[in-house]
Amino acid sequence: MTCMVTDAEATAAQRIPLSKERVLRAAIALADAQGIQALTMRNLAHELGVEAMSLYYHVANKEALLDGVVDTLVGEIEEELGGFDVVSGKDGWKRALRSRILTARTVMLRHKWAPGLIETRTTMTPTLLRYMDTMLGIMIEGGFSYDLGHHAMHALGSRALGFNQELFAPDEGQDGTEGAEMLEDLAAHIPYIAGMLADVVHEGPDTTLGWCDDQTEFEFGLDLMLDGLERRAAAQ
Amino acid sequence: MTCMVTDAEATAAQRIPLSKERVLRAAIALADAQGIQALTMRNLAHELGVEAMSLYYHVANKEALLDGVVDTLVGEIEEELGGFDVVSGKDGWKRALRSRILTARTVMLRHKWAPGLIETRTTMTPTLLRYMDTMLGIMIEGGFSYDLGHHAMHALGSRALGFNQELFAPDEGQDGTEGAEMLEDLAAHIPYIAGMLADVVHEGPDTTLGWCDDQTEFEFGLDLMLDGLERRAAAQ
DNA sequence: ACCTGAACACCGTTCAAGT
DNA sequence: ACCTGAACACCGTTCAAGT
Repeated sequence: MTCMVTDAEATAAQRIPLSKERVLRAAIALADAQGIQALTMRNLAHELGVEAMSLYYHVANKEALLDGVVDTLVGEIEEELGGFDVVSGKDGWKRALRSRILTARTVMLRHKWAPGLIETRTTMTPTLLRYMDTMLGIMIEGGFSYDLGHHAMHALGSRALGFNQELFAPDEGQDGTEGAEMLEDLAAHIPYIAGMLADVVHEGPDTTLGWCDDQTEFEFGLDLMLDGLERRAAAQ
Repeated sequence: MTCMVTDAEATAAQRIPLSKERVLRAAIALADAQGIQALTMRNLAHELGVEAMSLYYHVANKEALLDGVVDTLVGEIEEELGGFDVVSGKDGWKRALRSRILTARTVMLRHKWAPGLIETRTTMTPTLLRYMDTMLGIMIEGGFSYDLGHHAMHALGSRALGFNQELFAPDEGQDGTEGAEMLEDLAAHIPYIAGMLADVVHEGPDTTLGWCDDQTEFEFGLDLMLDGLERRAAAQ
């Protein structure tokens, strides 16, 4: 709804010719401000003070645009990480991997739409390959066999980029009371979930849908994987 | 492209009035046959020998249709599972969970488009709640605290439904040679991945993109989680 | 109760044309 | 080299109307 740049900025922007990088940055800004569903070729062009067709001079099509967006995001993670990883000590790989992944997660938290987008992609970008290579390198230098490293990369899946797509994460707009009512109706059919809620919830019935701490859950699952890998590495 | 029902069947289908169930079954059949991108209201209506607008009498909108499709798929998993789970023995929960999840996976393998669809959903359906409840029940009856069971459900994530969305799974149409060339170009930049491929690949350079066995990788990750949960359960 | 036709407000994308 | 206007082939969806 609201324009993302002032008229002055828009005019200035028109003077600078478009570039692939500028298009990608604008795409990320647009998704941040208005959600991924607002990222259409027409909207993006409008944001850049240009006609929709002009974008096609800089990106092949929308799929290529989205690939570029993901590539840029992985670049953002690498910027955040700065230099190299300290992997000293027996479980240096574990600490290095853990802090890398939690850093990646901060980027995902800045761009909440990114996990959903990443999961639709099928093309490997160079930046992503480099990111994965560094990760694998940490494990190999930490004593993993290539075979175990290979398994580990698959097992980590999206966790390597700092997110774990939760099944059916409730809409942000949804309020707790609705969930509480539904819960009462269904308590007979889902006794264990009902029991879990009664046991785990501490903050009263109006936060029923808010009993989960994503960060805590993410770290629990991550540590489960890392501990498991540590045991497999020791056994190899 | 090819029609999914014969003319005779189409005529017969027209006689039976539409129902929500028939719409959902047709939607699944359409996605199976032509891919999820072919599942449009117009295509689906055509498949049912009806106008697009008729569908709106049975489903509120496309989102509701997709929710219904997921609900039906979870129902399919439960049919496949048949009766109850045997959870006898100290690690009965582990065996029960494992076989449940691998059964769910066979349904996902029948509908390759399903994981991608499920990850776009945000609404909890009754069938899915029941499915999750049974899963949680297996853990609680196996000695888990509600707290650990809660963590476990989050940690399992999509694995509970039998899939682990791989990051950037290459397109099915993609052939190996292209990947091999790219690999050669980038070997200098991704030494560890290059090394891994050299070490792990056995079937020659033309299967470079086919070195992963999804089922093996899925079970590796699943067992990592289950073993980790077992240790946490023992420590609680 | 169930289905339809015409129309609306969008999409991504092509092509030939402008500067 | 870079951008545009008009048009095409789609979407999901509304609304008033048919039987």
